[in-house]
Amino acid sequence: MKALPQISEAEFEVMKIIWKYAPISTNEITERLMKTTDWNPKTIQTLIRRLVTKGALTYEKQSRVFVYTPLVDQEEYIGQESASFLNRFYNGDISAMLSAYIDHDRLSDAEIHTLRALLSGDSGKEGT
Amino acid sequence: MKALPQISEAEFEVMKIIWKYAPISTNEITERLMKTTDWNPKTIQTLIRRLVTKGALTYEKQSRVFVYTPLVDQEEYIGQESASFLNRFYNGDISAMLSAYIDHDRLSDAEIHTLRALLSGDSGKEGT
DNA sequence: CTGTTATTATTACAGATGTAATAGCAAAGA
DNA sequence: TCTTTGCTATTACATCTGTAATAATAACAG
Repeated sequence: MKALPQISEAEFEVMKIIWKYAPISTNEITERLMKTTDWNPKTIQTLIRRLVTKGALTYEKQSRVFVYTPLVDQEEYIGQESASFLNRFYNGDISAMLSAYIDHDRLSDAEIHTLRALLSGDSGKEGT
Repeated sequence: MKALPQISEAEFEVMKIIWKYAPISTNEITERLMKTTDWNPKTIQTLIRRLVTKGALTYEKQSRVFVYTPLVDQEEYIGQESASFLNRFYNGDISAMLSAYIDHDRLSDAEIHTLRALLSGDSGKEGT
């Protein structure tokens, strides 16, 4: 497996937009990010370019603007980061981790219910 | 609540040793870390000093050596990092996170069992 | 064609991090 | 006491990150 590029925290915010809306232009990325952050458009441009350099994105020139598409898979990236997190913080012990979340975050009954359903292999989200 | 210091990844490895064995001397920290990493003792010293500067550790001079003690609470620190992780990667949705781990890591039956027990054995704190 | 303007490319710069090497100093040994 | 030696303190330096500003360029309006 090819090593996924190293994506910084700020860059990751950019990736999330691109994963969600690709193919997406610089301007649209910028507009969307400016709703949730106070980043200067120039800063956002820099982040986008760095992601291209790192091989996390490609772009296609559509007349004068660039339209970006992710090169790394979101699931894969998040999965890798998650595994790394679990190892570093909980020694790979998922029960210890869940336990910590339960203690720390006081899960609601609804959440507990959902989690239990998940574990029952009861796959689906029962809608409604 | 006082803001916890910003601890880098390498520094965190040092903290783990100190949390576990404090009060602990520079040499012992170094010895232990050299079993699990390939860091140069000088590098480890630097990490320790930075942690002191950041307010994550204090030390006491015992004759000629320093003996360190953590100033940040492990549970608290890990809890904060965990919350931050959950937010950044799963939008705060713990079910989504667990689901991803289940899909990605293929939990063993034993693990599933443990997790289910965790969720049933309502962990106290009812409140309100 | 040519200037204006919207985009992209290049350059900047400080602080954090990884990774050490060298300098300074105090305790133990000769 | 003086030297050696083992610790601690200071200094180094390349990358990565956050955060932009400025320069170059291509497309559209005239």
